[in-house]
Amino acid sequence: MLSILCFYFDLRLYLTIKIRNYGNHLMQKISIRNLSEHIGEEITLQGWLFNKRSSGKIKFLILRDGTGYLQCVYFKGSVSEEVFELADRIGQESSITVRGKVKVEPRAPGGYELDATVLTVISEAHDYPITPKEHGIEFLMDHRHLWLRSTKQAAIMRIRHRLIKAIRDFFDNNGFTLMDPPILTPAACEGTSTLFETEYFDLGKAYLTQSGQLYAEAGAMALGKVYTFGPTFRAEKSKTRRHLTEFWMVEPEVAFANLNDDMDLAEEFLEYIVQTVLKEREEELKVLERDTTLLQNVKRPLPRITYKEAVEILRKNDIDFQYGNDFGGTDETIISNQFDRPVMVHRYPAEVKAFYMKRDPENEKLALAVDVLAPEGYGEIIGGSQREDDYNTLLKRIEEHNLPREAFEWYLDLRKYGSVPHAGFGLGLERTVGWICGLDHVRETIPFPRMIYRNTP
RNA sequence: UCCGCAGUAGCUCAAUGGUGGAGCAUCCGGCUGUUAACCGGAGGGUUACAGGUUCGAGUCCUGUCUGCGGAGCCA
Repeated sequence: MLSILCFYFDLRLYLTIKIRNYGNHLMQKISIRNLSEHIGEEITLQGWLFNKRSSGKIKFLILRDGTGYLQCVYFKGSVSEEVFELADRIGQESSITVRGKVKVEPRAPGGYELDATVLTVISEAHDYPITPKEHGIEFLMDHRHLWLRSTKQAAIMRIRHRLIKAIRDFFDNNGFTLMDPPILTPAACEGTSTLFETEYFDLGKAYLTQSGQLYAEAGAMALGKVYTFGPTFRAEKSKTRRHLTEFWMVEPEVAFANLNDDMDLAEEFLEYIVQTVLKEREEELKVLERDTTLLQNVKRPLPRITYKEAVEILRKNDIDFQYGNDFGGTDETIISNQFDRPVMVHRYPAEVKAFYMKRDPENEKLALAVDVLAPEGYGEIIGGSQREDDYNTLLKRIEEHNLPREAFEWYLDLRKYGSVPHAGFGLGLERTVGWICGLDHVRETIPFPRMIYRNTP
């Protein structure tokens, strides 16, 4: 009996150790990123052949493992004939396993080098289309699935990921609850943009969401502070460096908040996410050759000007701007160029803004709205407002905009049962990534961009 | 949707209306420290498509398609 019991515990202990080792395997695996901890050691790495150079009896294979790049050196005399021949034969992006001794080598890119003895091929590649030379944007976009392997694209993806994490951390650490809105919706949220349409069984048409905001408002009434973070869709035929048909948006919504609270939140949020990415993705920003001087300035307080003051700035810069219009891309650039950090423009004419925005009690023609314009011509990255919280006023707005009342009954209910002042904003993820990375087009900020003339790969 | 620009080798680009080339990639050869390595050689073309002008069109004209840049719309 005792021996059976002992065996049982032995088995449990054995299994625990096995499972723990197995679980830690991936985490403890040596990668190029943490190579400095393994100088002088004989190690094995797996990855892809990024590039190779040779000089007769010496070959330099640049290995890429997703975390970095490492030059692996093969001398003819010190490796087998087969290995040397293989090193000569395999093409760019072949998947390989290398083994050798890590050493510090100032002549090698990155400062480390592998004195390699072993080379095995997992899968041989030939005629990889993206060579280490220049390519046009059409070719690169056609090969987006491969382009992501290149240094700069990989750096952008790492920055995007860190930005997403910073956004989530900020809200998670400040009492917000993530609440996912539906992507299929029965009607337009704002009643303005053109939406992607699809048949929805016997219920008629459904649309891909252009914003999670209205649902976030319901969330704020339930949970106080919420945020949504997901893909949104616009069928507008916008063909500019700032537009995608599918993009990601984060939208916080706060109960018992007015426009000033909203602006306070936006600037604290922006400071946190930008400074975090600057600190955590310094290397990647260097790869992109991003001058971060202006990004360092993204700290509270951000300048706040009214729409009226913004119009005056335009007029002082010899722009013939009609009061009452919305700003165009070049207008935004001129306004933001007056400041050394993002600028908040608030109190727009209500006509150019969405139906749900609350009017300024001091001037009914103005909406309690705010746009945050990023420097360096990156334009509007945040759009927000205090929401209309009065039932009758909101109903009037819905009618004025010829929106189908039935579709908004639930939204009106939020004003019927314990309405409170509330506000929120939306931040476009891709525009923010483009701004932080200093890119000239948002198509490089998302793994597989969707644009009016492209939905592949 | 509108305005502008472009389409030539796998890629990036040349070519006065008169025999379509180069660099990279690929293949062959050389080189024991390369840095988008270099050096020598080879193969590689329905000049986007359709029509027109001309003795002759990659080049000029018309139309179509595709892409790029911008505007509008928007984040």
